[in-house]
Amino acid sequence: MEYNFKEIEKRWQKYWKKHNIFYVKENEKKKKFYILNMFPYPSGEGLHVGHCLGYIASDIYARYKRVEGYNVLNPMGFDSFGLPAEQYAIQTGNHPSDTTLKNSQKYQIQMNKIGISFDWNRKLYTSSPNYYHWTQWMFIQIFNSWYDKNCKKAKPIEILVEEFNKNGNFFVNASTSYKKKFNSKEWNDFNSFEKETILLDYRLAFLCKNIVNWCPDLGTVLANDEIKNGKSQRGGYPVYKKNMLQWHIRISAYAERLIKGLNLVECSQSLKRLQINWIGKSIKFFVTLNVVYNNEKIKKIKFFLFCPEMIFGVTFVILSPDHPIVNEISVDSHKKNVSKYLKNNSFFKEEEEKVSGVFTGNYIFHPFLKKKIPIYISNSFFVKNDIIKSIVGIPGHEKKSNNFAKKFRLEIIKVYKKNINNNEICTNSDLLNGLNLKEARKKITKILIEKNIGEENTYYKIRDAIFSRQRYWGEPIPIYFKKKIPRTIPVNKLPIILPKVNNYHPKNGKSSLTRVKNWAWDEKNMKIVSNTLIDHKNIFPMEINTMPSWAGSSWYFLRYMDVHNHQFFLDKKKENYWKNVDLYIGGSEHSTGHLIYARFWHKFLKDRGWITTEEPFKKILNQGMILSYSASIIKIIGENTFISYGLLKKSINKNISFQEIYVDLSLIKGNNELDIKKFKKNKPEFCTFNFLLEKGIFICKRKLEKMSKSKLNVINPDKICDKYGSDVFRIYEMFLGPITQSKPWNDEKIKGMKNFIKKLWSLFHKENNFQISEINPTLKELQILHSTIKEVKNKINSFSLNTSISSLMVFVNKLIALRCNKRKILEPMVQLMAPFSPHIAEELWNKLGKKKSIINYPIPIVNSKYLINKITYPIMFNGKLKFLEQFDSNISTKELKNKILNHSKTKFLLKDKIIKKLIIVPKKIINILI
RNA sequence: ACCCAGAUGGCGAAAUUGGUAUACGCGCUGGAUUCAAAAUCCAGUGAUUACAUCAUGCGGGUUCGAAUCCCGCUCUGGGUACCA
Repeated sequence: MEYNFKEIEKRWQKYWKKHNIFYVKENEKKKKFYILNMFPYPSGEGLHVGHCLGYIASDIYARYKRVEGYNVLNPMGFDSFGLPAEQYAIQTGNHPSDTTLKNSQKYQIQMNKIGISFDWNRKLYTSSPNYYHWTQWMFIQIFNSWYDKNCKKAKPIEILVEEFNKNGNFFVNASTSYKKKFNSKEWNDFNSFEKETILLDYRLAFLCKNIVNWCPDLGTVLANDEIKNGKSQRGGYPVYKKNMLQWHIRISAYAERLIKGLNLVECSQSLKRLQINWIGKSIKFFVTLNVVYNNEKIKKIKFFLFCPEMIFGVTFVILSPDHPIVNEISVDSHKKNVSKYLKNNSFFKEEEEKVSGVFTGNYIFHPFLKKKIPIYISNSFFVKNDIIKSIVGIPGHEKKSNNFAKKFRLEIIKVYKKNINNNEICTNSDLLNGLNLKEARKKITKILIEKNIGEENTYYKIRDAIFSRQRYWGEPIPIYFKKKIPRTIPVNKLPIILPKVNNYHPKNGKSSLTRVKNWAWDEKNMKIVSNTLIDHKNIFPMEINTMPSWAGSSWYFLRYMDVHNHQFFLDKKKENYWKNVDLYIGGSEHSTGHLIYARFWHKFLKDRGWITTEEPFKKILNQGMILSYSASIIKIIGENTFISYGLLKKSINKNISFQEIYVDLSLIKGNNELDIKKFKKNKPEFCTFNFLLEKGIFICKRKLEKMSKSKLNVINPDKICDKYGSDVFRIYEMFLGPITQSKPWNDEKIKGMKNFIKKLWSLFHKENNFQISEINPTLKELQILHSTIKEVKNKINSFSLNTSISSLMVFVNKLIALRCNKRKILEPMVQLMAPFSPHIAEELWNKLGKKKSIINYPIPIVNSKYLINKITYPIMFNGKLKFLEQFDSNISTKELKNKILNHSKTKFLLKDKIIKKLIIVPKKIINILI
């Protein structure tokens, strides 16, 4: 009988759906196992083979855990807020929710098609009001919380207010940007605006200014991702830095716990290191120095002093262009220059050598040299997005400072030199002279701290996360503004539904919610009303920014536990059963961003008592990325011209700048040639553009990179499933290599998997009929079976799925060689195969006469009676293999030594040479040194 | 630039974590079957000047023994905070 995968696979997929095979509910009698997959964003391209890698791997594990007796939660949903759907809406006018729904349905069909055992009953969308109700609710809780450093946890803001009423902020040790001290009387004397402003500095969600990429031509803020060489990727328009008032989440409060919590997570060391480096804990030294021409606002400035022992070498200081005081620090005669510089240098320079800067006309006072030190503004000293915005220049010993000092003719002082013993000692440093650098650092930091000039701060690189998005397609932030003070919408009025708009374009850097006519909050009647009614007494404007997509994706794994609950985001009982995720499989590209946010969010919810676990994921497995060749074409910026890739090098010096535009793989002919006709049809906006050809054709640039919809290099699994079947596709994806490794996609080798499935099928069939033998197996057959069971189980447990399949192949090959079709061997074999190729396994299981799905039968266990107890030792002479010999696995070393020395082959090889040393490593090797 | 990975036959890869380098699969070569092809089956397949020697990106080192550990490079991929 031919193996007709089309019919068989469809039939079993229908069966699973009809009988709700993967439906799961809490069951106290069974141990739980919670498997979580990477949360997909449903793009129009559909699922690609890179996503499938993780889904198949986790599905194999889920199916394996079920037959091991666990109650397995294996849910799936959609991270459905995000930029691409909004961009599509801007271009086409289609509502993002329609696009998203359509796309996610496509995903769901694709996932079912490859036989993934999701419990669709628990499906969720971050963009559905039923879900974002709770995202909004959580935002309000974050807003109404502060972080108590003494207890190392978040607490309700009321507790803080109570404390302010009692003692002011004298005994409060909080994560805050608020620096001043006040007592209870002062607190009570503040008016409500002052009080709220202070509280905002303590809240875990707070408003403050931050720099964004502003593109006036597009009227919007851009992600770094959307900018290439200082120009917007769409259209090539200039981009500027702009300071905007934005919502932030005080994630830095959790920096220490995010580091410590990693001890509770089982994952690769490299992932931990990535996270630790991202959080970036370090102890840094700062000095606060007096400003010479000071004003009311600015009397002192704090500088990062990277080498305190070199303080005598400081001859200038530098502020970053985005330092909050750059506009006020300069003296009148220099203001023009400064603003000119700021205008032209809003971007941080990538190149290392060039330095630029502008003198502010102002100085700080050097506390030891007792002289004026000039203050410059420069973008050359700061890494993009660095939290440190002011540093000192030590041109004697630091390269960039040196270049800077030379350019601006500033003094250069050497403050250490080598002495006769070649040790570095301080010089030109007054009280530090003669000390080595280590001693000098110790001495000077002590003095600086005593003098109240210096301080040692624990510094974390991790920044408070910007939470505002000037976009339409995201959760509305449940806030209204009462006399500029943000107030939360009452939680019983949630969710605040994202209103419909006609035009999705952002307007003047604001989301299109700014066009909504009814977007004001009536405080008395607690409802949304028309903007025309705003009177700032009872009716107030609502927040028009929306949340970032990481808000919804930071807690979805909790909602899966209780997805239909309309009373609360998660019932206590259910939380108590499922607790947290046992295994999370996700791409390594999420190692920092998403994982850190999710871990933070989880810790916050724990602090406030709604969940009980410190970490959301017990074990994290990073799947490697599937890479694919992208294709792009080169456009000349400012001209409506594309040039063939080969012509790029020739044009490079002609003062023209270029922009790369990704093109879909379907528009490429064999030899990297662009099908211009198809391209113009596909992208009508380029219809009138010129194409500069080389040798009559237009060549694209090809690059191997991450498979991603934004790079238009995705490969769809559907075609492969149609041609070879889902089981073959599943096995092939796993057989490609280790799950954690990234690899380029190539489907040439899929034939091997087709052969394997065919061979498996043929074991059960003779002359087109299903035929198996009821005879008892031989010892040899049982030995093969049980060693395979052991091997496959070990390999699944260590997620070596590619080698599990190898073992199964060896098994099948051996059975074919033995012509074994005995039920007692084949039944356990089908069970071993079932997690990998569930469709064919169900079919064979059914033919073997079983009445229920194979998922209901426990996986066979290893009988050690049938495991072979011998070890083949390689016998080497001077590290070179000479022969092999089998010995009992529990033989003593002494006996082994005897046997080997008296072995005829040893004697032959030795002849009359003397053994210098005999190395016996039990269960490994024997090495004879002569 | 910084942080994290990876590099093994013609190709995807394996190697019990320092102990027989190349399992398993693709491809290729030869044979069987066939009028022929496809499909299938059988055998072979790292290289070379073949009882040996050389081979795990490059150059050193540690060790009885290194793909695996250490030092210094090269190339490729991911991340760098508003793609998800």
